[in-house]
Amino acid sequence: MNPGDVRVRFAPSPTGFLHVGGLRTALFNYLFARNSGGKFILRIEDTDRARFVEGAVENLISTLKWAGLEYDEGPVVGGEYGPYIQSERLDIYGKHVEMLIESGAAYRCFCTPERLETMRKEQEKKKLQPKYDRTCLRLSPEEISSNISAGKPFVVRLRVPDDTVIKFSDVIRGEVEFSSERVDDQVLIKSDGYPTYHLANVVDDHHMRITHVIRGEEWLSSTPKHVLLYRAFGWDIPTFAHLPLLLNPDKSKLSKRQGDVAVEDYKEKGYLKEALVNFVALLGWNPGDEREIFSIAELEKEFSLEKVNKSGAVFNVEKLNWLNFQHLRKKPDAMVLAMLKEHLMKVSIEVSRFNDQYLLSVIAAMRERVTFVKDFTEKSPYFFAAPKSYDPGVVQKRWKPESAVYLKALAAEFSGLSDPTKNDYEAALHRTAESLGVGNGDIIHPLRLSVSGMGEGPGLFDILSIIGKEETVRRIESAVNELK
RNA sequence: GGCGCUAUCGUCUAGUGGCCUAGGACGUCGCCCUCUCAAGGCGAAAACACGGGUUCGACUCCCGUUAGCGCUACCA
Repeated sequence: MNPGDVRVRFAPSPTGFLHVGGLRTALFNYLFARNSGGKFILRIEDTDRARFVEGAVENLISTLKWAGLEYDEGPVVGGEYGPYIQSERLDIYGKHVEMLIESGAAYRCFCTPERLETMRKEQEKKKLQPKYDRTCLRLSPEEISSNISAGKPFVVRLRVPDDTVIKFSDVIRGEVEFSSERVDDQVLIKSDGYPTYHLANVVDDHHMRITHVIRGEEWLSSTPKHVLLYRAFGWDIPTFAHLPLLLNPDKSKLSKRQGDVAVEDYKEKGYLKEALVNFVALLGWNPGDEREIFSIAELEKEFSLEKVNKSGAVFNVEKLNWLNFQHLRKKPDAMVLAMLKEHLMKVSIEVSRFNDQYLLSVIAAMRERVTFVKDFTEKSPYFFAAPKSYDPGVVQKRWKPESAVYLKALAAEFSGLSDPTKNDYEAALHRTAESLGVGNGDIIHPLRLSVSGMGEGPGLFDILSIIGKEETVRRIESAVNELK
């Protein structure tokens, strides 16, 4: 097979939002396809009508798009192996399952869910493995046709061969084998006529010419069923790669309850897609050297299945935050400006009050201090409005009885400046301190408090030159009044 | 319970028999820088689950134990 012939797919079921684990699976498929010059396909596995969620498909597609994982074939964009939505392929599965029944690789089962349930209970009580007892395998052709003509509902089950060992190899895990005794006669077609995952997945992967099945480890145990199906159809078996699971901090499979799992949640919290993708890529994969920060393009170039590791990875938000900081820092000013404006609108701050040059200087001042775009307003609200209150802790530490006097003198000094620069403010402050016979710090700290309301932030003189002389003087006066 | 997968610092990981006194990153702590907070620099604490083999030599190979996780549906 030529590298360019690689075809992989991401096959989510539309039961809600895209999960970060799903994003990771999608990403690895995408990266593998891009890296090998192959095709990345999106297929919707909507064979469970009970769990279908309205709008989930659209949401999946838009989230994938947001993350930058454009697919080559799939819903909306189409492709020559469609349709790419399983509910639109029902006739295909029906035809194939007929073939299986013909050849004896599958059989109809008329057992009711209730009977199955009591059977299972019985088996559990006897400490046996829950497994279909093949009652319907022993039905005569006459019984079967009379059941059918009587309109009895039925499912179609896979006839698992006895006494064989099913082996397959997995790129990530090596050789894996299961005894067929352990494999249940899996339902292939449900009584509502829809296929189960197992059937639909194999049929579609074959017809869509999928070369590599890259999916989560939770599928490893059902892979023997799939292998059996490929054999029953006489089809080539694709290469399997079962990815390690994403875990909660307590090491269980990543789930809601223990934090956010929807990609959308992270997007809304202000995470950059670059950071999320970078982070999730590093969960289970690494380039083998000591780099940590990757663009999507770099990942496409570097990714290989051989470097994917076997053990589950805890989704650790601390590192994601750091990566967000790193990626935000790398963004050009113009892009941060656009994001900042969007954020200001979102928090109802009148954007037109600030020109681009002003916002750009805020960005320059805060670059090293923001992890998220929202931090511009949360960590430095004083660039967008005069302080409404003063941090009590800082007041206690920095505001002395004589501060008001010093600041009045400073305000007078500042007022005399014309069109001051950052250095002019600094020089003026030094002059004031000297004539007062106090240290610079005796003025600097109360001044910072006055103009910002807090005790931390960019260089004080940067702040002053950004907000300007008038505003600075005004804020000093307010603080002096407020703090006496 | 059965079957399967996995097992290096708190977390993500490097490591494919000697380069390991086990490396990097996040986080934590300390120092430097400094008007504060960051950023940056320097430094520290922190791991090969356990027990047997194999070998001149095991983090690396094999077996077992233990632990965790996954699967065990007419869900995916």
